[in-house]
Amino acid sequence: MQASPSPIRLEPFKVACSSCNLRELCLPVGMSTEQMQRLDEIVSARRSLARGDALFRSGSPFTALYAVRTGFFKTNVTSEDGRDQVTGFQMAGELLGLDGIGTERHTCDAIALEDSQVCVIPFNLLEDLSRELSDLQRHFHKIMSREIVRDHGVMLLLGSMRAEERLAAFLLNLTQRLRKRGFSASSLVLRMTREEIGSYLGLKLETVSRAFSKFQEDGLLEVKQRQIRVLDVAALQALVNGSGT
Amino acid sequence: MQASPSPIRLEPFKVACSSCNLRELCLPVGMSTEQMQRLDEIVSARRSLARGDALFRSGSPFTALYAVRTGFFKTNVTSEDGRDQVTGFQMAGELLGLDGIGTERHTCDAIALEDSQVCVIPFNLLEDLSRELSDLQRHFHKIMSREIVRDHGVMLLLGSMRAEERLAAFLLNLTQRLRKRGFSASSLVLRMTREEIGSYLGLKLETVSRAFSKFQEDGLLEVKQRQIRVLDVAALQALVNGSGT
DNA sequence: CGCGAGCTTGATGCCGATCAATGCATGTGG
DNA sequence: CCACATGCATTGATCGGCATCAAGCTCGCG
Repeated sequence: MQASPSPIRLEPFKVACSSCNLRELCLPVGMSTEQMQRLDEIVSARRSLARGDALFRSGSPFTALYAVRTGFFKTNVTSEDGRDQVTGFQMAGELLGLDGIGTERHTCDAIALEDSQVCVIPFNLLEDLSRELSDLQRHFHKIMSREIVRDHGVMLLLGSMRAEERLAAFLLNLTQRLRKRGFSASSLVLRMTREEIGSYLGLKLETVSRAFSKFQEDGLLEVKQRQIRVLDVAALQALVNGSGT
Repeated sequence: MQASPSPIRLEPFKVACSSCNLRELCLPVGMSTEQMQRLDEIVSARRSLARGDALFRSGSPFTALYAVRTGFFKTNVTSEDGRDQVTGFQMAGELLGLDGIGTERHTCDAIALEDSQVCVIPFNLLEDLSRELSDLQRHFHKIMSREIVRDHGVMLLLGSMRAEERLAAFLLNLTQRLRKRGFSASSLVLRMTREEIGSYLGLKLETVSRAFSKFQEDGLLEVKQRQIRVLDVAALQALVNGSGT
């Protein structure tokens, strides 16, 4: 929570979307090389963050979207009275900052959970370009829509699942996204604390910890602090699809 | 839940956005009369629904967005195992169908909670037009972004508030939106059942009912079935901003 | 008028929060 | 290099809020 106030670091290097290994996951999905070059022109800066740094904070002016290049983030909203809720975890290829478009100010904090790099996408330039490139326009709309659908899924989880079901759903979601990025689906290292997981899932950290222990007892997982090995995906899946009320 | 399978009714009448009394709440916000006329061209159809009818259902192909002209809707998602979650209630001037853009299929059901009318906005035409009119483009992006922010607010509610706080937040949100539409902020008629409120708030209908009774006892509300009179806004507000964990 | 959907209210039980103590890993300064 | 501090995780004991089960009640409607 303490933001080591390291100065913003902007890399001078140019990283072309067209040669980025995330292009199949990120904003350029489905674009031609030619179109990608146009995109390259507006995505001119990268920014590096150390673990714990804020990419942006609630209330700060919105100017750009950010695509995670490397690293891992969490976003969280805070209500007036200090309630805190993690609204998501973002990994490579995912977009941050969509919340700020509506009011031209960010409405949540985005915090790096490990040393990370993001591509800076100035939003007015993105809008300009997406008026020219209908493929880009369409894809951007899809990204926003999917974010809405994702949020609905979280609402379903928060509104109707019990603790272990929530954790199972969370783990399955995480492994699925890691697999898409070429990582093992069975072995993962959590980048976030039990408390952050709990906040995301609407649970207390003790409950999260107990659920992990239970899963280990039952042979679904091997848990060593943040080192997780998934032993029985089917059982996790069964839990999620389980005793639906 | 039973969809009386009445045939889709399309009105022949043309209702110009430029003369619609919702233009300050709906898609045309901030557009010039000229621009609004362009919008009029693509919003060519209205559709009427009886109470209980589905505007669209999860899985059905996505072709258009819908702006509520009159009436009241709920949206709900259903998980594979039959869990159900109301994700929102929509009133005049609000947009339905954003969830479908990502996959070109709707991911939730939209059900009319009373006899209603919507304007049909074919999505490909909207995209075409918003490549021409940057004001429209910008406004549409804002609408999507605000939907994301709204969802984050619901997550906060579901993840960290107790039953009475949730209901208070819900009522305040409702009255605020009604006031914007020129209705009394203190007297309202709920369009949804206790069960639907409960589903939205992650509570059982009995809990919702008890919270209403409690509010009445404490002099915050007058409750007569679905007729609600708000007697003490400040107290409701205090509840929401109350004992933040 | 009588039926049924929706609402209220009460009694009981369970899940997860809370409170509290201990354990474990990392890092820091003497 | 050890001693200790610190942050995070685990585990246990207890408590409380909401779910669940179970009657009645109300009101609109056929």
